[in-house]
Amino acid sequence: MSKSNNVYKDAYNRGLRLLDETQSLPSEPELGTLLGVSRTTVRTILARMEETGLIAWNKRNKTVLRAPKPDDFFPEEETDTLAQIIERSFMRRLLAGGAEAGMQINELELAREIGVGTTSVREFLIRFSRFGLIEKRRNSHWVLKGFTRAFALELTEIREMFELRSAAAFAALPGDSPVWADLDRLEAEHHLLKTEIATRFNEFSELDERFHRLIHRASHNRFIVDFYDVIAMIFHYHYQWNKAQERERNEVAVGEHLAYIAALKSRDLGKVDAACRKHLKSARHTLLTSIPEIGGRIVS
Amino acid sequence: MSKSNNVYKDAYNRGLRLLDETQSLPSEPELGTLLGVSRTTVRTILARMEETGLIAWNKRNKTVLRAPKPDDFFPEEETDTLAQIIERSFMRRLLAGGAEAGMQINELELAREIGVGTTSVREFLIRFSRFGLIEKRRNSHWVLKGFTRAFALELTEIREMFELRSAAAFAALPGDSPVWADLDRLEAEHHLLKTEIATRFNEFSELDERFHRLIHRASHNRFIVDFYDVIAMIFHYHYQWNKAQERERNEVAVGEHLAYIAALKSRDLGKVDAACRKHLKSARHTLLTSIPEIGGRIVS
DNA sequence: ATAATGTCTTTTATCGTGAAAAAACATTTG
DNA sequence: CAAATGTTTTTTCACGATAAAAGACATTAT
Repeated sequence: MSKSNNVYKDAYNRGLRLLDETQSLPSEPELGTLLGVSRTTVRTILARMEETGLIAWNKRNKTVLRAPKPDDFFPEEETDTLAQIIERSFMRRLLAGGAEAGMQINELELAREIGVGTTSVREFLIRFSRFGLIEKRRNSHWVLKGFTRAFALELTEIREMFELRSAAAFAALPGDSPVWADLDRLEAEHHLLKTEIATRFNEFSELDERFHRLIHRASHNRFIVDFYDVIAMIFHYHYQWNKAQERERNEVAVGEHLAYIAALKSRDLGKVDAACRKHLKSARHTLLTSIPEIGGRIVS
Repeated sequence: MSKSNNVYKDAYNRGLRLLDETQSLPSEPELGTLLGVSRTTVRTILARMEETGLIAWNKRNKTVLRAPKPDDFFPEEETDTLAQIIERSFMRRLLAGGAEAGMQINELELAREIGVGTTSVREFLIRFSRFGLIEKRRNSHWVLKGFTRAFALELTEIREMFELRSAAAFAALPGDSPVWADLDRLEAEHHLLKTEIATRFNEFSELDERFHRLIHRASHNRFIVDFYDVIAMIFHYHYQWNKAQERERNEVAVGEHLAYIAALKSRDLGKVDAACRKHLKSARHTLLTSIPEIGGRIVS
């Protein structure tokens, strides 16, 4: 089986969408940068487009013959990378319950269950280990540390430290920095989302990530920027399993973001600090209440 | 070739040292915990010890027949893990110069040069990536970000944030916490090293790591504790290539540590903060001066 | 009956292999 | 001759296979 051609399939699907917009496709290198793949993959895509009668391809001439039908697209699930597939399976197991702290993780079993090779699982676990949820025993199994209250507290402690510092750095940026335009755009998106919150509340999580990443980037510190991956990953799955009062929570968060943005624009460090603290506090609270901690249980 | 038996060889060497101390070895499970390996490996070790006439082995009876000779030990280099071998090779290349930022890293080439499989190199690079010195291009090569001044500054920024917080947490620990005894022991070691600094200055780096890890552990935050791996790794190699004024630097650092320890013991947060800041400042300075930055060069 | 030894099974660590994808080189075209 | 296309080589990604090491089960000894 070796290797799936998901890169090709995904790029092909995105390539199909280009056909609606023009009558003739650009050059191969141009398509490559557009789709984020190599020329080799571009040519494979073009070859299939020609085969299925979507385009007529003759050297520099790539004429669009017809609009793509739903049938032309590869199925979504075939466009995922192995890493995504493994991550999803792993997180499903982890959140499905029965994933107590201290539990052993078996590479072989995981690989068999997901239907992939052990190498891919191993590499996934190594990458995943930086999130602080699992730990390796040398020459032996991995140990699950569990998504516990302690984990959430440790995570938010760092997050608060990093974001307060980044926010201060952001406010201190010169007025001609391009980040201010980015911030304006995000502010507008927040305002728009606020008015349509009743129907679009589930779009907040994506906006949230872009907003916080913009702020973290102002730190100009790779460790701070990289750490946001941990936060993003946790919040991503957190949003998936905790749907309680999602609309209300997101509405509150949008308001906090707007106050936070206003504070940044005022460039008043005191205001920035206060607005940032307030938002982080409620973010922490949301995360903590969603943790299914067994409180007060007597362990014999 | 598959897999080297370095676990066995290393444990065997450590096992040989036990023979000097007793006339008969303990039970297999006991030996296992003592050497940190499974019973399977213990039995392989015992089998060889019997073969080479070091012990007489009959079930529960493991009588020492003779003291081990230098010849009995496996060569040091055969006891290294593959990961260690790859790390050393990689760092040697990186520090040997010609490792400009932006340079591509080729898994296959690295693997061939070191004489190992690509899988091991891949896994190493994934693990190594958390140090912030390399970055992966999806479906493509790794990019070296370089051990630059910017890297050192970003690293020390986080270090200072984390250590100041850990030191404060340390000072706030209750008097009956076992860390105070650990601190006392480290203090004594520092005093001893100070008096013998002329000959033992190169032993400082190991003491340094133990001291700072003790402090970081007081944060009770896995992200802070784990981050010390990055610092330790950098300082480990830094010590290897920058031997200029090593004795003087270490002497100064020992003095700073002692002041830092005294401040912690005073439990006066102001003093702790000042002593910690002072030490971190000189640590940063040492690191920065050792970076071979090409300053003011005009890049055409 | 507990703890050790003896034996068998499973898992981890590592390699070689081959298809997918990228990259390099050669050739053509505007 | 610069940029595109055509062709070939190299590298990455992922798998199955195998020895080392861990772990589980069965048996024996105190």
